[in-house]
Amino acid sequence: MPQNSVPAIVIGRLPLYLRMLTFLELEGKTITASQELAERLGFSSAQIRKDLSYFGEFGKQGTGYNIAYLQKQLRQILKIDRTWEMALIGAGDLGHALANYRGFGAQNFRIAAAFDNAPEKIGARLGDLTVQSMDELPSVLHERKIQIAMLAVPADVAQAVAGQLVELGIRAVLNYAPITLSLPPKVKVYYIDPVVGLQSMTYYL
Amino acid sequence: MPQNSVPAIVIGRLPLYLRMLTFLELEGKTITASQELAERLGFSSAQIRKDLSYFGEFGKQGTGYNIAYLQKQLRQILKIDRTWEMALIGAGDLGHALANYRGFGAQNFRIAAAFDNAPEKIGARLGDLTVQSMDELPSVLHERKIQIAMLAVPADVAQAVAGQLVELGIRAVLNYAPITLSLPPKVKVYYIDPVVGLQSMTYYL
DNA sequence: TAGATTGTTAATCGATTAACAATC
DNA sequence: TAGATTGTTAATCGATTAACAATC
Repeated sequence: MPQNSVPAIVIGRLPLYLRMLTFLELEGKTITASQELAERLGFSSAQIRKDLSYFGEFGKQGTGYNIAYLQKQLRQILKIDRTWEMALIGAGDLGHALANYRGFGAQNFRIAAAFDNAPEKIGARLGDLTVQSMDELPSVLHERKIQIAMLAVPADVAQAVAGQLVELGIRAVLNYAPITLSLPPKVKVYYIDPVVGLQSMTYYL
Repeated sequence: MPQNSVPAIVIGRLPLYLRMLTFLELEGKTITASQELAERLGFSSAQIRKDLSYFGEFGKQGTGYNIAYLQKQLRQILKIDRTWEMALIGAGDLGHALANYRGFGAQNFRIAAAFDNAPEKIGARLGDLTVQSMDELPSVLHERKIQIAMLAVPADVAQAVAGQLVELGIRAVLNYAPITLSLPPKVKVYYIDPVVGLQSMTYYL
């Protein structure tokens, strides 16, 4: 099935399926069914089967899915059967927290370099890295063929920095700045903004 | 219009509208139009008008929306025209980053208390707070009438802690643990998981 | 075989958008 | 008034789900 025909909302659920499979495996299970996945994730079993059917046939009638096999397939589909190097932009509090977060490495996402434009931060240690000047951004991104950036800069410079990143070949941005970025549609952006989450939950309180 | 009829996806966009209004105001504008908001946010103007129409008529034909007025209305709708107190559970690296993050206070969300179950962390400073024992959770939540929790504990205890929070009256959870929580439907959960974001973006690379 | 579960179709449901009368 | 933009309707589009033949 051609990639472009898969709705983005389906792609967004695949990591959740994968995470649940890992969890079930940890519980000692080796097979599961769409019904079990659905209950644990709060989806419908039909949705899970339909989502998977965009990519192939991974189950066995009467039995369900082999957990290890389905995990492997999902990792291939999502292209996370390899290590991805990322650039971290912004070495403030948030940048420090991100550099120290173990969850990225655990899933084969590596922070390969960190950048800031404040002279007093350049050269400082950040986790295992040394903060580099933004002047070095072009050469480092190019040399290491980095396609993913984590944007942890203040809101008022985020749009400018993001534009620069895209010009330098970045194709995916994990954006922690609390603004909506204007970028070419070919560039993927995933927004992390806890305040937006809080503001939509309070509506229901 | 009765609250329950408003789709959750609409509620989720209101904070983005609000954020853009603040941004436009900073640019010196006092009025805007659905068309302008739409372009800046990457939505359609019809969607913005329709979303707002769930709650009333806030614009003027031929002119558009008064930015200050629409902001005020949106804050009321989202119930963020007041200060909300939150409990922070987990005083690890992530908990520290959250305690130091200025973005919550800037939008009138206050971390009122922080908890951890590790004896060596209890009593330690965390931003302006002192880490308290989980034993104190029931009394503090009750006394301060806290309805929102930020969950920053390891994945393997997140479900148990979340269940406990709900029993103690928590109605909204900002979940930083990389698992899907099983909670009663009346409880709102907003998931923050950068790895899930990265894993869906790599599909397109 | 009998029971269970997949993969898929068609129906349903819900969200988005085009279009325009109303009106500032 | 002429021009612009809202609020709303109806049409369109897309996602979810119920149902079941296929089959392990």
